[in-house]
Amino acid sequence: MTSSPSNTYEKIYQLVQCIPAGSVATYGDVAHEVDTSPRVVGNALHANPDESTIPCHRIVNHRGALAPHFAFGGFPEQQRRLESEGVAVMASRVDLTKYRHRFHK
DNA sequence: GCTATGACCTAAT
DNA sequence: AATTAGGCCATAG
Repeated sequence: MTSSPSNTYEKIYQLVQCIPAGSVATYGDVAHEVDTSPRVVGNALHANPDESTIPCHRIVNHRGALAPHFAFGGFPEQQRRLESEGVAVMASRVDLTKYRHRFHK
């Protein structure tokens, strides 16, 4: 097969863009889908801070909060975006039990 | 090709 | 509850 070596990031971007509005996903879930480690997922998003193409605000950590290193508008901006899509943010966190998007099933 | 780094995760202290 | 340590994998120098 003619597989490119750097397909990892591509898969991550595809999966992130596949997340519907009003839902969030954790780095670990995405990592499990693309069969890689959560670190690569975070690195992939940071390497491509293209919010116009990749809704990074829908990616949260396993606690339901975005990474403290968010380099765009900061927590307020990110929170505004999530609420704008129908996700309730409480204490800079979202209820993973409610908004956690499932790729499988 | 080895070393260092990173938007993480989990467990132990 | 907060901090430390280890694991993880891909990219950059």
